[in-house]
Amino acid sequence: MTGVAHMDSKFQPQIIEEKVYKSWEKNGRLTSAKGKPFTILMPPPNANASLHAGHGMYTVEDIFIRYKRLRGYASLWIPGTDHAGFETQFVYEKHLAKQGKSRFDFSRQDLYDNIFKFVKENSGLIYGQFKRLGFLADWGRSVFTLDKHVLETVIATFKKMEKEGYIYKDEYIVNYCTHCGTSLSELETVHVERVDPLYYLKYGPFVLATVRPETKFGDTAVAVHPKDKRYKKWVGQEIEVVGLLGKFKIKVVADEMVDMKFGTGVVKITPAHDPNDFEAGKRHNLEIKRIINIDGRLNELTGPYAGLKVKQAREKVVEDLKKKGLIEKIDENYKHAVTVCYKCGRDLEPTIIPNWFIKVKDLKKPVIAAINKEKVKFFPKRFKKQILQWLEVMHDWPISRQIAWGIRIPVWYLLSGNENRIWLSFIDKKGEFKKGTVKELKNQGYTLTEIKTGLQQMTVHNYTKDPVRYVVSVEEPKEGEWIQETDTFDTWFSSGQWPLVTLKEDEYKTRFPTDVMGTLADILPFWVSRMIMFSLYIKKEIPFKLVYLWSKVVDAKGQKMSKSKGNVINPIDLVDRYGADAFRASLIFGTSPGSNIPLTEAKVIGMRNFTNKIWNIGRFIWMNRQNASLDSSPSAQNDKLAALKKEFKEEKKKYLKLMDGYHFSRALGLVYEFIWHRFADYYIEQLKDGVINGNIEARKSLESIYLENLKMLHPFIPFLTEAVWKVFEGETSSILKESL
RNA sequence: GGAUCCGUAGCUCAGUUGGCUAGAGCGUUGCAUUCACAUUGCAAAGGCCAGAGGUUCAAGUCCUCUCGGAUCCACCA
Repeated sequence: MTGVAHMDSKFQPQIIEEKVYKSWEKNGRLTSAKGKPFTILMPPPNANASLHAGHGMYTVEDIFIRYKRLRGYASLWIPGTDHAGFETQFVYEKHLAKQGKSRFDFSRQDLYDNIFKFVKENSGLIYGQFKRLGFLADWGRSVFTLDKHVLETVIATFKKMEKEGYIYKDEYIVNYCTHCGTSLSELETVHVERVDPLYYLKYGPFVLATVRPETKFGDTAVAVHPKDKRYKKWVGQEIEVVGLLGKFKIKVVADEMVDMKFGTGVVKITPAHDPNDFEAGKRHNLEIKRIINIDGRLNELTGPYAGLKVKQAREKVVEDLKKKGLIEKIDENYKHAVTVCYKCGRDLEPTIIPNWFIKVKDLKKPVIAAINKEKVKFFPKRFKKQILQWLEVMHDWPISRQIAWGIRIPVWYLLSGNENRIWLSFIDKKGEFKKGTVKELKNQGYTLTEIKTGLQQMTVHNYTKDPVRYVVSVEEPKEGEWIQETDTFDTWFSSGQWPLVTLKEDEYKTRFPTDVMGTLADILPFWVSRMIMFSLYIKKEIPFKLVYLWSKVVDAKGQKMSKSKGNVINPIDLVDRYGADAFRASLIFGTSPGSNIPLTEAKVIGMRNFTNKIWNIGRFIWMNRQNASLDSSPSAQNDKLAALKKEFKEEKKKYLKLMDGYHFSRALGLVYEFIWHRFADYYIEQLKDGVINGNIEARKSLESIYLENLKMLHPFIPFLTEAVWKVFEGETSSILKESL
């Protein structure tokens, strides 16, 4: 039993993994300079995140990297982390809430600094965990989306876009979350079905149906369908309506948006608080009357209802309408879709806020063209249709977020002449929250310096009709008094430029476009489409050739993992117990990229058994390595050997085909079947006696086919394969130096 | 309303361009055991591949429809 000291009877990942990873780091195996370039940019996890099961799917990228390395490429995987704007601030605010505080207790600078500290304290953790999973990334090149050079690039892009007319500022209706305190893009909204009362209100000569009676103070017209005979005579007229605040007159317009069959066929138009009404308002040149402020409360235009939150206001309005006999009936079972915040789940308030937008009409054209021409390919293929469909309907992209954590929009507004319409909130020297127009605050004795020091948020009122002069710049302009925009960029505005901030200048000649972008299918529209857009705009080139989409990692029952359900599986826990190889393999084995990936302990155990099997096959061959030749090779065994060689040849051919077609699951399944049920169960059993008795030829053949299979398995189970390789080929060898 | 995916063993799911007796993991049952491995081996049970029709020499795979489930986009006064 010579040599067995190297190989215990069990594969023990706990002993081996760390050593193996260190040897890769120490010997510079994380990258390779040899061969044609192959490049992947790692999707940056949130900087404050720690590893969750979903990150396990990054294994797919590691498989690409390792497979390509073995195929002779200079594969390079560049990692990074994202500041993740709103996501992170949301987490931080929950943290604040536990201490009984809110963001309103801090100036935006203090809030930013605090979040920065918070993120720093929690960052870096995930890289250690990625290493435990064996990821072969060039950690030294990590990029954080608030790094100096990233800021420079992102701001340069904004400047270029602004100069070329792709950026505009407008008071446009946006989805605003009064709880989270920011506007959101269409993508960040979720539609949920809900049953709400539908109120039929008496409205002058009409009855109209609405679920939002509290917005009636903002009505600036009533609409009917142009073909609706019932109401034809009213179109173009003004009608007199008795409301809660007394009598008023309102215009009747004809618009095709009205569904004659719904309700009474009459709709109230509230341009300031409904996206459709906003559009209708534009068509008919209606006044925009804003009656709900961004804190979610009704304003002074609503008389006695001012100060009430939307929900309370609705109750009170309904009660008062009832008293006045202005409600004809209430349909209590009206089912409709409500738009809610994807983050906190609360109802979104469509409202008018000055926002920075990107005009996407011309920018998306080359994106659509590149995808249609398959310059960028998708795997699985069906996502091509999905992203094209999404690009077709993509509207202008609102990129401002009313939060502190992120990249502040580099715009300065001229104060002089505008002091009565630049509204802001700040924390004064005494730590008190103050708000008002600059003029009002100055009159109260505050200096501009004090205001700026404690600044929280600013907005310019009546922006669209009378734009304020602004300068795009990071530094404050020298002449005159200016105040900087307090909004930050949507985090996708910066992460969308990920391919523009990760490579070194000269690598854009050799490694761009990059080869593969592997990511979660959910963020296809948020991220992938925007990376293509920015890359085509700035570099006139696609950012990557292939987009590999994987799906959510779910539990045994197919349920999404969530803390509230209590079904969260901690990957590191599984790695501790069964090894990283088993964990990785369990995410790949028997799964397919289009569908959800169930992660169960049972499956990891199954894969652990597989790793142990591979180990023991090696152990058997190793133990018999030093048997002296008895020079007896019965010919019956030679037939078996020939059959084995033939079978192996076919296996490898299939394997390469599957790998090159990104069918990793099937490639792993193929080797699993071959190595276990053909190689071990059949051929070793058949050849065993010969090997033990010194049939050198048989032993050598088994060994070479086994080692070949180790290489084939290496992209999936890197630790074990490397450890066994070192047993056979020596401590200084590495499977990563081999080729397939 | 537009689009996409799924329905295969008790459970979770694989099944490339249609091609031999439909597979895996886990589970179940029986047998084996000083063997490289009990984290094992051998064997077994378990499937009208959702249903109906069609194309084909040949259909789990392609087409149509029905039923059931999921997702994306748009809309909903």
